Amino acid sequence: MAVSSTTDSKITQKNRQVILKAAVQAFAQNGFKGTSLKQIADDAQLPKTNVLYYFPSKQELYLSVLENILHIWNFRFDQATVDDDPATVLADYIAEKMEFSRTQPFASKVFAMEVLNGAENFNSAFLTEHRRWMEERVSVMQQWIEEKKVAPLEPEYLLYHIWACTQHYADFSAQIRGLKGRNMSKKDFKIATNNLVSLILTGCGLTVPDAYRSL
Amino acid sequence: MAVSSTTDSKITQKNRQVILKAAVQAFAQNGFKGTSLKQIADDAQLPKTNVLYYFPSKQELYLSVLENILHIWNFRFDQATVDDDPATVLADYIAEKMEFSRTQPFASKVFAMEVLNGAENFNSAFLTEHRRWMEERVSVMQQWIEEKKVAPLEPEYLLYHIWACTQHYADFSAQIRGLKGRNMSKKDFKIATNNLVSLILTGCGLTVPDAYRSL
DNA sequence: TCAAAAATAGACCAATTGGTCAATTCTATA
DNA sequence: TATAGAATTGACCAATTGGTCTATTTTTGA
Repeated sequence: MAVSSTTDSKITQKNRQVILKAAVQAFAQNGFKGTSLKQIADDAQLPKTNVLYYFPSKQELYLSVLENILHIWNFRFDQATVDDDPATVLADYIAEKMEFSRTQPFASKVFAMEVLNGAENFNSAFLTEHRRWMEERVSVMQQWIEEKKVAPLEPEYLLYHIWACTQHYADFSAQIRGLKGRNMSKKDFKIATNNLVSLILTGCGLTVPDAYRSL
Repeated sequence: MAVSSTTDSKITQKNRQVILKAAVQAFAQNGFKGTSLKQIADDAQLPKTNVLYYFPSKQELYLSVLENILHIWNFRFDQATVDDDPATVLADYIAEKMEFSRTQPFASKVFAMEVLNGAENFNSAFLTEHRRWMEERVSVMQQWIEEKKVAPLEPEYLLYHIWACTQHYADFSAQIRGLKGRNMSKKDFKIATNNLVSLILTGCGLTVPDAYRSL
Protein backbone atom coordinates (compact mmCIF):
# COMPACT_ATOMS: atom_id res chain seq x y z
CA MET A 1 0.00 0.00 0.00
CA ALA A 2 2.59 2.47 1.14
CA VAL A 3 4.97 1.71 -1.68
CA SER A 4 3.75 3.06 -4.99
CA SER A 5 2.92 0.16 -7.23
CA THR A 6 4.78 -0.20 -10.49
CA THR A 7 1.60 0.11 -12.53
CA ASP A 8 1.22 3.76 -11.54
CA SER A 9 2.17 6.29 -14.19
CA LYS A 10 5.01 8.76 -13.71
CA ILE A 11 2.52 11.54 -13.08
CA THR A 12 0.65 9.53 -10.46
CA GLN A 13 3.84 8.56 -8.69
CA LYS A 14 5.13 12.12 -8.61
CA ASN A 15 1.86 13.66 -7.49
CA ARG A 16 1.30 11.07 -4.81
CA GLN A 17 4.74 11.80 -3.42
CA VAL A 18 4.22 15.55 -3.53
CA ILE A 19 0.94 15.16 -1.67
CA LEU A 20 2.41 12.76 0.89
CA LYS A 21 5.27 15.14 1.59
CA ALA A 22 2.91 18.04 2.16
CA ALA A 23 0.65 15.82 4.26
CA VAL A 24 3.42 14.67 6.61
CA GLN A 25 4.32 18.23 7.47
CA ALA A 26 0.71 19.32 7.84
CA PHE A 27 -0.29 16.38 10.03
CA ALA A 28 2.86 16.87 12.14
CA GLN A 29 1.92 20.47 12.79
CA ASN A 30 -1.80 20.12 13.43
CA GLY A 31 -2.68 16.48 13.94
CA PHE A 32 -5.23 14.55 11.93
CA LYS A 33 -8.38 16.45 12.77
CA GLY A 34 -6.58 19.76 12.79
CA THR A 35 -5.33 19.40 9.25
CA SER A 36 -7.55 20.37 6.32
CA LEU A 37 -7.34 18.98 2.81
CA LYS A 38 -7.22 22.53 1.51
CA GLN A 39 -4.05 23.17 3.50
CA ILE A 40 -2.40 20.04 2.13
CA ALA A 41 -3.54 20.89 -1.39
CA ASP A 42 -2.14 24.42 -1.11
CA ASP A 43 1.18 23.13 0.21
CA ALA A 44 1.33 20.63 -2.63
CA GLN A 45 0.31 23.37 -5.09
CA LEU A 46 -2.61 21.36 -6.39
CA PRO A 47 -6.35 21.95 -6.34
CA LYS A 48 -8.06 20.20 -3.47
CA THR A 49 -9.99 18.00 -5.89
CA ASN A 50 -6.72 16.63 -7.16
CA VAL A 51 -5.70 15.45 -3.72
CA LEU A 52 -8.93 13.49 -3.52
CA TYR A 53 -8.24 12.13 -6.97
CA TYR A 54 -5.04 10.48 -5.75
CA PHE A 55 -6.28 9.53 -2.27
CA PRO A 56 -9.91 8.50 -1.80
CA SER A 57 -10.30 10.35 1.50
CA LYS A 58 -8.47 12.32 4.17
CA GLN A 59 -8.45 9.23 6.36
CA GLU A 60 -6.87 7.13 3.60
CA LEU A 61 -4.25 9.81 2.99
CA TYR A 62 -3.42 9.86 6.67
CA LEU A 63 -3.14 6.08 6.76
CA SER A 64 -0.79 6.20 3.78
CA VAL A 65 1.38 8.74 5.58
CA LEU A 66 1.38 6.58 8.68
CA GLU A 67 2.18 3.43 6.75
CA ASN A 68 5.15 5.09 5.09
CA ILE A 69 6.46 6.11 8.49
CA LEU A 70 6.04 2.68 10.03
CA HIS A 71 7.74 1.21 7.01
CA ILE A 72 10.84 3.35 7.53
CA TRP A 73 10.61 2.65 11.25
CA ASN A 74 10.78 -1.09 10.83
CA PHE A 75 13.33 -0.89 8.08
CA ARG A 76 15.77 0.71 10.45
CA PHE A 77 15.33 -1.76 13.27
CA ASP A 78 18.57 -3.55 13.86
CA GLN A 79 19.10 -7.27 13.55
CA ALA A 80 21.61 -7.93 16.32
CA THR A 81 22.18 -11.37 17.81
CA VAL A 82 23.60 -12.62 21.07
CA ASP A 83 27.05 -12.95 19.53
CA ASP A 84 27.32 -9.26 18.66
CA ASP A 85 29.03 -6.77 20.93
CA PRO A 86 26.38 -5.08 23.10
CA ALA A 87 28.23 -1.77 23.24
CA THR A 88 28.53 -1.48 19.47
CA VAL A 89 24.99 -2.66 18.81
CA LEU A 90 23.40 -0.27 21.29
CA ALA A 91 25.59 2.69 20.32
CA ASP A 92 24.87 2.22 16.63
CA TYR A 93 21.17 1.81 17.27
CA ILE A 94 21.06 5.02 19.29
CA ALA A 95 23.05 6.87 16.62
CA GLU A 96 20.74 5.56 13.91
CA LYS A 97 17.63 6.71 15.77
CA MET A 98 19.21 10.11 16.41
CA GLU A 99 19.95 10.46 12.73
CA PHE A 100 16.33 9.64 11.97
CA SER A 101 15.20 12.37 14.35
CA ARG A 102 17.56 14.83 12.71
CA THR A 103 16.67 14.10 9.10
CA GLN A 104 13.00 13.14 9.41
CA PRO A 105 11.57 15.18 12.25
CA PHE A 106 8.11 15.43 10.70
CA ALA A 107 7.77 11.67 10.40
CA SER A 108 8.73 11.30 14.03
CA LYS A 109 6.18 13.94 15.01
CA VAL A 110 3.33 12.29 13.13
CA PHE A 111 4.18 9.00 14.81
CA ALA A 112 4.33 10.71 18.20
CA MET A 113 1.03 12.47 17.69
CA GLU A 114 -0.68 9.29 16.58
CA VAL A 115 0.49 7.52 19.75
CA LEU A 116 -0.35 10.55 21.87
CA ASN A 117 -3.89 10.52 20.54
CA GLY A 118 -4.38 6.86 21.35
CA ALA A 119 -2.69 5.03 18.46
CA GLU A 120 -6.02 3.92 17.06
CA ASN A 121 -4.85 4.06 13.47
CA PHE A 122 -2.09 1.49 13.78
CA ASN A 123 -3.18 -1.65 12.02
CA SER A 124 -2.86 -4.97 13.78
CA ALA A 125 -0.09 -6.04 11.39
CA PHE A 126 2.14 -3.30 12.73
CA LEU A 127 1.29 -4.13 16.32
CA THR A 128 2.06 -7.82 15.76
CA GLU A 129 5.35 -7.07 14.09
CA HIS A 130 6.19 -4.50 16.75
CA ARG A 131 5.60 -7.03 19.52
CA ARG A 132 7.62 -9.71 17.78
CA TRP A 133 10.54 -7.32 17.26
CA MET A 134 10.34 -6.33 20.91
CA GLU A 135 10.35 -9.93 22.12
CA GLU A 136 13.40 -10.77 20.04
CA ARG A 137 15.37 -7.73 21.22
CA VAL A 138 14.42 -8.37 24.82
CA SER A 139 15.51 -11.98 24.47
CA VAL A 140 18.91 -11.01 23.07
CA MET A 141 19.47 -8.46 25.80
CA GLN A 142 18.44 -10.89 28.50
CA GLN A 143 21.09 -13.31 27.30
CA TRP A 144 23.65 -10.51 27.40
CA ILE A 145 22.65 -9.89 30.98
CA GLU A 146 22.92 -13.57 31.88
CA GLU A 147 26.39 -13.63 30.39
CA LYS A 148 27.25 -10.63 32.59
CA LYS A 149 28.00 -8.52 29.54
CA VAL A 150 25.31 -5.98 30.44
CA ALA A 151 24.09 -4.70 33.82
CA PRO A 152 20.84 -6.29 35.00
CA LEU A 153 18.32 -3.70 33.78
CA GLU A 154 14.92 -4.65 32.38
CA PRO A 155 15.49 -4.73 28.60
CA GLU A 156 11.93 -3.59 27.95
CA TYR A 157 12.35 -0.36 29.87
CA LEU A 158 15.82 0.19 28.47
CA LEU A 159 14.33 0.17 24.98
CA TYR A 160 11.62 2.63 26.04
CA HIS A 161 14.31 4.94 27.36
CA ILE A 162 16.33 4.75 24.15
CA TRP A 163 13.25 5.54 22.11
CA ALA A 164 12.24 8.34 24.44
CA CYS A 165 15.60 10.10 24.33
CA THR A 166 16.25 9.75 20.63
CA GLN A 167 12.76 10.73 19.52
CA HIS A 168 12.77 13.64 21.93
CA TYR A 169 15.14 15.53 19.64
CA ALA A 170 12.57 15.49 16.85
CA ASP A 171 9.34 15.70 18.82
CA PHE A 172 10.40 18.40 21.28
CA SER A 173 12.57 20.41 18.91
CA ALA A 174 10.44 23.49 19.53
CA GLN A 175 11.19 23.36 23.26
CA ILE A 176 14.89 22.82 22.65
CA ARG A 177 14.89 25.69 20.15
CA GLY A 178 13.24 27.88 22.79
CA LEU A 179 15.90 27.05 25.34
CA LYS A 180 18.88 27.17 23.00
CA GLY A 181 17.68 30.21 21.11
CA ARG A 182 18.27 28.40 17.82
CA ASN A 183 17.68 25.10 16.07
CA MET A 184 20.05 22.25 16.77
CA SER A 185 22.83 22.04 14.19
CA LYS A 186 24.34 18.87 12.82
CA LYS A 187 27.20 19.38 15.27
CA ASP A 188 24.75 19.74 18.16
CA PHE A 189 23.22 16.42 17.15
CA LYS A 190 26.65 14.85 17.19
CA ILE A 191 27.26 16.12 20.72
CA ALA A 192 23.82 15.04 21.87
CA THR A 193 24.32 11.59 20.36
CA ASN A 194 27.67 11.10 22.09
CA ASN A 195 26.24 12.32 25.38
CA LEU A 196 23.33 9.94 25.08
CA VAL A 197 25.48 6.99 24.05
CA SER A 198 27.78 7.68 26.98
CA LEU A 199 24.89 7.98 29.42
CA ILE A 200 23.14 4.80 28.36
CA LEU A 201 26.14 2.59 27.76
CA THR A 202 27.76 3.59 31.02
CA GLY A 203 24.37 3.12 32.67
CA CYS A 204 24.35 -0.43 31.30
CA GLY A 205 27.87 -1.10 32.56
CA LEU A 206 29.35 -0.98 29.07
CA THR A 207 32.43 0.76 27.73
CA VAL A 208 31.74 3.54 25.24
CA PRO A 209 33.22 2.74 21.80
CA ASP A 210 35.90 5.19 20.70
CA ALA A 211 33.77 6.45 17.84
CA TYR A 212 31.33 7.95 20.36
CA ARG A 213 33.86 9.25 22.86
CA SER A 214 34.34 12.96 22.17
CA LEU A 215 31.96 15.03 24.29
CA MET B 1 -5.13 33.89 35.22
CA ALA B 2 -4.87 30.18 35.67
CA VAL B 3 -5.64 30.26 39.34
CA SER B 4 -9.29 31.05 39.99
CA SER B 5 -9.48 34.41 41.64
CA THR B 6 -11.05 34.68 45.06
CA THR B 7 -13.79 36.97 43.78
CA ASP B 8 -15.34 34.14 41.76
CA SER B 9 -18.46 32.57 43.20
CA LYS B 10 -18.60 28.93 44.24
CA ILE B 11 -20.56 28.09 41.10
CA THR B 12 -18.07 29.82 38.85
CA GLN B 13 -15.13 28.11 40.49
CA LYS B 14 -16.74 24.69 40.26
CA ASN B 15 -17.87 25.07 36.67
CA ARG B 16 -14.55 26.46 35.51
CA GLN B 17 -12.83 23.46 37.03
CA VAL B 18 -15.27 21.00 35.50
CA ILE B 19 -14.73 22.60 32.10
CA LEU B 20 -10.95 22.69 32.47
CA LYS B 21 -10.87 19.04 33.43
CA ALA B 22 -12.92 18.06 30.39
CA ALA B 23 -10.81 20.33 28.21
CA VAL B 24 -7.48 18.81 29.26
CA GLN B 25 -8.62 15.35 28.28
CA ALA B 26 -10.18 16.53 25.03
CA PHE B 27 -7.17 18.58 23.96
CA ALA B 28 -4.86 15.69 24.91
CA GLN B 29 -6.77 13.34 22.66
CA ASN B 30 -7.32 15.55 19.64
CA GLY B 31 -5.11 18.60 19.86
CA PHE B 32 -6.31 22.20 19.77
CA LYS B 33 -7.83 22.34 16.32
CA GLY B 34 -9.16 18.81 16.57
CA THR B 35 -11.16 19.52 19.69
CA SER B 36 -14.64 21.04 19.44
CA LEU B 37 -16.37 23.10 22.10
CA LYS B 38 -19.37 20.82 21.79
CA GLN B 39 -17.22 17.85 22.77
CA ILE B 40 -15.86 19.67 25.81
CA ALA B 41 -19.34 20.85 26.76
CA ASP B 42 -20.74 17.33 26.49
CA ASP B 43 -17.91 15.92 28.60
CA ALA B 44 -18.51 18.63 31.19
CA GLN B 45 -22.27 17.98 30.99
CA LEU B 46 -23.01 21.59 30.21
CA PRO B 47 -24.54 23.33 27.21
CA LYS B 48 -21.97 24.69 24.81
CA THR B 49 -23.10 28.25 25.51
CA ASN B 50 -22.16 27.77 29.12
CA VAL B 51 -18.59 26.91 28.24
CA LEU B 52 -18.38 30.19 26.37
CA TYR B 53 -19.92 31.93 29.34
CA TYR B 54 -16.99 30.90 31.54
CA PHE B 55 -14.28 31.19 28.90
CA PRO B 56 -14.52 33.91 26.27
CA SER B 57 -13.27 31.68 23.44
CA LYS B 58 -11.84 28.29 22.61
CA GLN B 59 -8.39 29.85 22.35
CA GLU B 60 -8.71 31.40 25.83
CA LEU B 61 -9.86 28.09 27.26
CA TYR B 62 -6.88 26.36 25.71
CA LEU B 63 -4.52 28.98 27.09
CA SER B 64 -6.02 28.49 30.54
CA VAL B 65 -5.46 24.76 30.27
CA LEU B 66 -1.90 25.35 29.18
CA GLU B 67 -1.24 27.85 31.93
CA ASN B 68 -2.47 25.43 34.56
CA ILE B 69 -0.12 22.78 33.23
CA LEU B 70 2.88 25.09 33.15
CA HIS B 71 2.04 26.18 36.67
CA ILE B 72 2.20 22.61 37.97
CA TRP B 73 5.29 22.06 35.87
CA ASN B 74 7.23 24.88 37.45
CA PHE B 75 5.85 24.15 40.88
CA ARG B 76 7.49 20.77 40.83
CA PHE B 77 10.87 21.96 39.66
CA ASP B 78 13.40 21.19 42.33
CA GLN B 79 15.52 23.75 44.12
CA ALA B 80 18.78 21.88 44.58
CA THR B 81 22.07 23.63 45.28
CA VAL B 82 25.70 22.66 44.83
CA ASP B 83 25.88 21.39 48.42
CA ASP B 84 23.18 18.78 47.92
CA ASP B 85 23.97 15.19 47.06
CA PRO B 86 23.75 14.76 43.27
CA ALA B 87 22.54 11.17 43.50
CA THR B 88 19.65 12.01 45.80
CA VAL B 89 18.68 15.15 43.93
CA LEU B 90 18.62 13.49 40.52
CA ALA B 91 16.90 10.33 41.74
CA ASP B 92 14.18 12.30 43.49
CA TYR B 93 13.69 14.57 40.50
CA ILE B 94 13.30 11.57 38.21
CA ALA B 95 10.89 9.91 40.62
CA GLU B 96 8.87 13.11 40.91
CA LYS B 97 8.58 13.47 37.16
CA MET B 98 7.59 9.80 36.83
CA GLU B 99 4.89 10.32 39.41
CA PHE B 100 3.63 13.29 37.42
CA SER B 101 3.44 11.13 34.30
CA ARG B 102 1.56 8.46 36.19
CA THR B 103 -0.98 10.71 37.88
CA GLN B 104 -1.40 13.46 35.27
CA PRO B 105 -0.92 11.84 31.88
CA PHE B 106 -3.36 14.17 30.13
CA ALA B 107 -1.50 17.27 31.29
CA SER B 108 1.73 15.79 30.00
CA LYS B 109 0.09 14.99 26.68
CA VAL B 110 -1.28 18.49 26.18
CA PHE B 111 2.16 19.89 26.91
CA ALA B 112 3.74 17.42 24.50
CA MET B 113 1.26 18.20 21.76
CA GLU B 114 1.72 21.93 22.16
CA VAL B 115 5.50 21.52 21.78
CA LEU B 116 5.05 19.06 18.93
CA ASN B 117 2.92 21.58 17.08
CA GLY B 118 5.50 24.33 17.43
CA ALA B 119 4.95 25.66 20.97
CA GLU B 120 3.46 28.88 19.66
CA ASN B 121 1.09 29.27 22.58
CA PHE B 122 3.70 29.49 25.30
CA ASN B 123 3.87 33.03 26.54
CA SER B 124 7.22 34.73 26.85
CA ALA B 125 6.97 34.71 30.64
CA PHE B 126 7.09 30.93 30.65
CA LEU B 127 9.97 30.87 28.21
CA THR B 128 11.95 33.34 30.30
CA GLU B 129 11.34 31.41 33.50
CA HIS B 130 12.08 28.15 31.72
CA ARG B 131 15.43 29.47 30.50
CA ARG B 132 16.36 30.85 33.90
CA TRP B 133 15.54 27.56 35.60
CA MET B 134 17.60 25.74 33.00
CA GLU B 135 20.63 28.01 33.49
CA GLU B 136 20.54 27.54 37.24
CA ARG B 137 20.30 23.74 37.03
CA VAL B 138 23.03 23.61 34.43
CA SER B 139 25.22 25.77 36.63
CA VAL B 140 24.74 23.52 39.67
CA MET B 141 25.47 20.42 37.66
CA GLN B 142 28.55 21.95 36.12
CA GLN B 143 29.94 22.59 39.57
CA TRP B 144 29.21 18.99 40.52
CA ILE B 145 31.20 17.94 37.48
CA GLU B 146 34.09 20.23 38.36
CA GLU B 147 34.14 18.75 41.85
CA LYS B 148 34.32 15.29 40.21
CA LYS B 149 31.07 14.29 41.86
CA VAL B 150 29.40 13.65 38.51
CA ALA B 151 30.75 12.31 35.21
CA PRO B 152 31.51 15.01 32.62
CA LEU B 153 28.29 14.93 30.61
CA GLU B 154 26.69 18.07 29.20
CA PRO B 155 24.08 19.04 31.84
CA GLU B 156 21.77 20.47 29.18
CA TYR B 157 21.48 17.19 27.33
CA LEU B 158 21.23 15.22 30.54
CA LEU B 159 18.16 17.23 31.47
CA TYR B 160 16.64 16.63 28.03
CA HIS B 161 17.17 12.91 28.51
CA ILE B 162 15.54 12.92 31.93
CA TRP B 163 12.55 14.81 30.57
CA ALA B 164 12.34 12.55 27.55
CA CYS B 165 12.33 9.32 29.55
CA THR B 166 9.98 10.41 32.30
CA GLN B 167 7.46 12.08 30.02
CA HIS B 168 7.56 9.11 27.67
CA TYR B 169 5.52 7.06 30.14
CA ALA B 170 2.64 9.53 29.86
CA ASP B 171 2.92 10.59 26.25
CA PHE B 172 3.53 7.17 24.72
CA SER B 173 1.30 5.18 27.06
CA ALA B 174 -0.73 3.93 24.10
CA GLN B 175 2.37 2.37 22.54
CA ILE B 176 3.43 0.81 25.83
CA ARG B 177 -0.09 -0.52 26.34
CA GLY B 178 0.06 -2.03 22.86
CA LEU B 179 3.31 -3.81 23.65
CA LYS B 180 2.46 -4.87 27.19
CA GLY B 181 -1.12 -5.80 26.39
CA ARG B 182 -2.31 -3.73 29.34
CA ASN B 183 -1.88 -0.36 30.98
CA MET B 184 1.07 0.16 33.29
CA SER B 185 0.19 -0.45 36.93
CA LYS B 186 1.50 1.48 39.89
CA LYS B 187 3.95 -1.37 40.43
CA ASP B 188 5.10 -1.17 36.82
CA PHE B 189 5.79 2.52 37.34
CA LYS B 190 7.85 1.70 40.40
CA ILE B 191 9.93 -0.76 38.38
CA ALA B 192 10.29 1.66 35.49
CA THR B 193 11.35 4.43 37.87
CA ASN B 194 14.00 2.29 39.54
CA ASN B 195 15.29 1.13 36.16
CA LEU B 196 15.50 4.69 34.93
CA VAL B 197 17.14 5.99 38.10
CA SER B 198 19.67 3.18 37.88
CA LEU B 199 20.39 3.83 34.22
CA ILE B 200 20.87 7.57 34.56
CA LEU B 201 22.68 7.67 37.87
CA THR B 202 25.06 4.92 36.85
CA GLY B 203 25.46 6.70 33.54
CA CYS B 204 26.50 9.79 35.47
CA GLY B 205 28.98 7.84 37.56
CA LEU B 206 26.79 8.03 40.67
CA THR B 207 25.77 5.37 43.17
CA VAL B 208 22.06 4.52 43.20
CA PRO B 209 20.45 5.39 46.57
CA ASP B 210 19.09 2.36 48.40
CA ALA B 211 15.52 3.59 48.06
CA TYR B 212 15.73 3.07 44.29
CA ARG B 213 17.65 -0.19 44.30
CA SER B 214 15.16 -3.01 43.85
CA LEU B 215 14.74 -3.86 40.18
C1' DT C 1 -38.87 39.99 50.22
C1' DC C 2 -37.46 41.50 46.10
C1' DA C 3 -34.59 43.49 42.68
C1' DA C 4 -30.12 43.12 40.59
C1' DA C 5 -26.80 40.16 39.08
C1' DA C 6 -25.31 35.64 37.85
C1' DA C 7 -26.12 31.64 35.38
C1' DT C 8 -28.52 28.71 32.02
C1' DA C 9 -30.00 27.67 27.58
C1' DG C 10 -32.11 27.46 22.84
C1' DA C 11 -32.21 29.60 18.28
C1' DC C 12 -29.37 31.17 15.06
C1' DC C 13 -25.24 32.63 11.88
C1' DA C 14 -21.27 32.86 8.82
C1' DA C 15 -17.24 30.26 7.81
C1' DT C 16 -14.93 26.09 7.07
C1' DT C 17 -14.97 21.28 6.50
C1' DG C 18 -14.62 16.70 3.72
C1' DG C 19 -16.38 15.11 -0.21
C1' DT C 20 -19.22 14.72 -4.97
C1' DC C 21 -20.13 15.64 -9.77
C1' DA C 22 -19.74 16.93 -14.26
C1' DA C 23 -17.10 19.23 -17.61
C1' DT C 24 -12.74 19.96 -19.59
C1' DT C 25 -7.89 19.22 -20.85
C1' DC C 26 -4.02 16.44 -21.44
C1' DT C 27 -1.38 12.16 -22.70
C1' DA C 28 -0.27 7.86 -24.40
C1' DT C 29 -0.77 4.50 -27.89
C1' DA C 30 -2.93 1.75 -31.70
C1' DT D 1 -3.79 11.31 -36.06
C1' DA D 2 -7.70 9.69 -33.68
C1' DT D 3 -9.39 8.15 -29.48
C1' DA D 4 -9.69 6.09 -24.94
C1' DG D 5 -8.31 6.78 -20.59
C1' DA D 6 -5.82 9.67 -17.28
C1' DA D 7 -5.62 13.92 -15.07
C1' DT D 8 -7.30 18.56 -13.91
C1' DT D 9 -10.56 21.73 -12.20
C1' DG D 10 -14.47 24.71 -10.64
C1' DA D 11 -19.12 24.56 -8.93
C1' DC D 12 -21.53 22.74 -5.49
C1' DC D 13 -23.37 20.28 -1.03
C1' DA D 14 -24.47 18.84 3.66
C1' DA D 15 -22.41 18.78 8.11
C1' DT D 16 -19.81 20.82 11.64
C1' DT D 17 -17.47 24.60 13.51
C1' DG D 18 -16.75 28.73 16.90
C1' DG D 19 -19.32 32.23 18.35
C1' DT D 20 -23.55 35.71 19.07
C1' DC D 21 -27.99 37.17 20.67
C1' DT D 22 -31.81 37.08 23.35
C1' DA D 23 -34.79 35.19 26.68
C1' DT D 24 -35.47 32.73 30.83
C1' DT D 25 -34.30 30.89 35.38
C1' DT D 26 -31.63 30.86 39.57
C1' DT D 27 -28.92 32.93 43.16
C1' DT D 28 -27.47 36.59 46.07
C1' DG D 29 -27.55 40.21 49.41
C1' DA D 30 -29.55 44.65 51.09
